[in-house]
Amino acid sequence: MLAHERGQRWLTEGGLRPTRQRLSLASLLVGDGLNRHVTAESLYAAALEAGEKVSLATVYNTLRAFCEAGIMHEITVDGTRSYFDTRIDDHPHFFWEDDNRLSDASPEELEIAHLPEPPAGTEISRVDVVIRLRRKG
Amino acid sequence: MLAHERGQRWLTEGGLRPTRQRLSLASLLVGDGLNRHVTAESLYAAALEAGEKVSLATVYNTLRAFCEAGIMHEITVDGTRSYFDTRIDDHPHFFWEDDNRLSDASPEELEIAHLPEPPAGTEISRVDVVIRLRRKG
DNA sequence: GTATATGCAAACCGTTTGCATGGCT
DNA sequence: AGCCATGCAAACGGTTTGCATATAC
Repeated sequence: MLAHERGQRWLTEGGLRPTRQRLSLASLLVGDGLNRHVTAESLYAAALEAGEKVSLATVYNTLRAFCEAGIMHEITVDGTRSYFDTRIDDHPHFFWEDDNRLSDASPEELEIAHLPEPPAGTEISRVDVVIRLRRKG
Repeated sequence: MLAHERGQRWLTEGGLRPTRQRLSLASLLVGDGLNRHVTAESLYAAALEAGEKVSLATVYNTLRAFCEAGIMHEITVDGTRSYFDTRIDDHPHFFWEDDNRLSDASPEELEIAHLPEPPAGTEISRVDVVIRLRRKG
């Protein structure tokens, strides 16, 4: 399957208009069928490098649109910037402290045997698990 | 034990000079012996309300100094602001999505039976668990 | 006396927004 | 045609910093 085909399909999934910029970004994000973690800046850089013509503001707006459409998730690990993940099921993350990078950890390897009870009147909306890594040695 | 005594002791623990402003903030943070979660703004507001004379910049600098001294921890849950916790052992948090508040969850109630293996060449520096809550009903 | 903390205002940086233009359906 | 996306630059908000002054040791 071609990258832009995957991107197109992905936009359709989210009910989003397939504009040129969205298709570019979508194909950079899901074109190879793999999951990807980006920041607005890193995706913007990737788009420029790929020769795509997009503005940074549009990258921000588009990432937000993708999140609202439910085809991406925003992840908060590092107060200073937002990360966006193309994998949308609930799963733990590795955060590489040395190079500020985010990657997926396998959900099968995480087993939470017991979770604190949510206080009265509340329910759990999500459980975020971030495993912070540092270089060994 | 008096609040400012607790604050004084706490600063000593961190090897920090007991200036008037640091004592004020310390006593607001640990004066009652309880754990506390603050943002720079919320602590600043509390200081003003208590009649203490501190600048916002000093609150920021002081919180950072407390973290570097190892007597507080910074917690990232909400991209838009930093939270600071006087409890420094590894423990899970509740994040109240409806009012952007952070509180401790009991570590005894959290049981992680299995954790993903850290990738080669890395080790786990910390595992952050944030249980996001929303109002029920 | 010397190193360090404070206060203020200005810089900073990631992100959002207002508005005019251009593109999708 | 009408609505919505885009681009730019300017605004924004939380945080940091430079520099002069004040304070702890």
